[in-house]
Amino acid sequence: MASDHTRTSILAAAERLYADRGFGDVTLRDIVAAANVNLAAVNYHFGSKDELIAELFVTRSIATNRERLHELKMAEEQGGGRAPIEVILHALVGPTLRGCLGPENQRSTAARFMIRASIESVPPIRRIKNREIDHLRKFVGAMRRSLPDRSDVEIYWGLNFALAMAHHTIRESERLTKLSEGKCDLDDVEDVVARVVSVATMALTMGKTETKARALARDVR
Amino acid sequence: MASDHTRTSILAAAERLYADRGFGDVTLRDIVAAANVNLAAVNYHFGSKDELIAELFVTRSIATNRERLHELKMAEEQGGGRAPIEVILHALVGPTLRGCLGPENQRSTAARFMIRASIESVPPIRRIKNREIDHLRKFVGAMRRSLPDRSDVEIYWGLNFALAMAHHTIRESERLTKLSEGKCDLDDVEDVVARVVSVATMALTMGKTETKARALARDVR
DNA sequence: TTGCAATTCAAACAGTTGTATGAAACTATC
DNA sequence: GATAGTTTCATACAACTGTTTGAATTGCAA
Repeated sequence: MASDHTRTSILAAAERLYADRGFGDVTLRDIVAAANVNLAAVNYHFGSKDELIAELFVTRSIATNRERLHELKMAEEQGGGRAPIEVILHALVGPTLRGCLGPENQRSTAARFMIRASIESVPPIRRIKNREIDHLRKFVGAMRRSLPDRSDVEIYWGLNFALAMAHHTIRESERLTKLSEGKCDLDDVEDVVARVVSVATMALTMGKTETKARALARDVR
Repeated sequence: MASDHTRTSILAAAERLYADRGFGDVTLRDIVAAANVNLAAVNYHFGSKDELIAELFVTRSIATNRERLHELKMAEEQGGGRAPIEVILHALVGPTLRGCLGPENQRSTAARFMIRASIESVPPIRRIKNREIDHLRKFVGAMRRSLPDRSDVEIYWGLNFALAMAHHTIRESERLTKLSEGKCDLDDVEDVVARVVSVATMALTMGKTETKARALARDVR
């Protein structure tokens, strides 16, 4: 296998081009030109264009998932097998948000690639995302342990909404900036994380049918 | 202009095909075959493939937006120019959710097309979405009137999260169903709407830095 | 009917795409 | 230094894409 040089250049060039210009208008020829390798190299090393994209995406996904699970594990160990819901949610959405938000010019290629993947959602990537469920189940488990009196349905909805807020904010960050005329500071990543976690926590700790008044009655008790 | 017959068939066939198979693998030739018209008809009547897609999308967008604004206007008139935040949020996310969720087999072609548009997000559609900001500003205005003591930043974040939950739930409805093993009933549309509205309302009425306790202290007063 | 515009049609165009091929160059082993 | 295996390379392929063309057809008004 000599010196992965060609393989590596292709991966780097592809990730950068996809991040910059999207999957739609980057061809294999663009990639091999940027990587200074031969056109046939892509098919030789990766089999096909789709497999190249898939490899890029799984690499980054695995990294993010590992980060998530590490945060989760730490939190549960520290809490004796039961972590506060805020901390679990933080482990769930923190890594992604931290990777994809922040000042544009210092956003990594990897992050920009993942944003693209989230926006354009090309077939090989969608296939992989469908297998992400097992990973989410680990969070469901932790959330159940953290909130033993909440029903499963509420847990699932809370998880869904947490991911919704995180992903949508990444994906539509430009629009939110424009709409708010800069008043929403998406470069302050920790603030964004805190907001998402805070709202998701509320969603999970107050039942959906409870009015504010009823919630008060219970909590004041 | 004779009898729009050709134009209409193309629109109908295109919407159905895109809804069923996505933008990625539907070609003009597929469309004209399904519509029983000549290949050149698309360019004759619409100018280009992208303009056809754009026309499909704006038509449906306008319909949804009109529905939203109608609900909003009703609510504000009834409340003397100031509607409860729950009702405003209901007007914001209700039409879309109602259009795109519900039993699969009775989901309209239009709805399925809009789900595709939300998942695949092809260039001509993205261009149009960027002009949707003016429409959202009307909701910002209503929300400001409804919650005069909330800062603009909080309003924008609340709006962002409400849209996030609605759109993500539509887009990932299959995954949520699978993850929850059917426990989350996405066919019960009004329940979904209520959940989204409820959480968004909480996000908007409780400040992000407020702990639950502090919120209680204020509300109990 | 005649004339004129709008529409339809078959066919071809021009370009791009991902992939395959088979020879050439390289690398490491014996 | 010959050999076997890996990697690179130029090139061609085959298919598909959206779009254009110019002639044929249609529909309507004068």
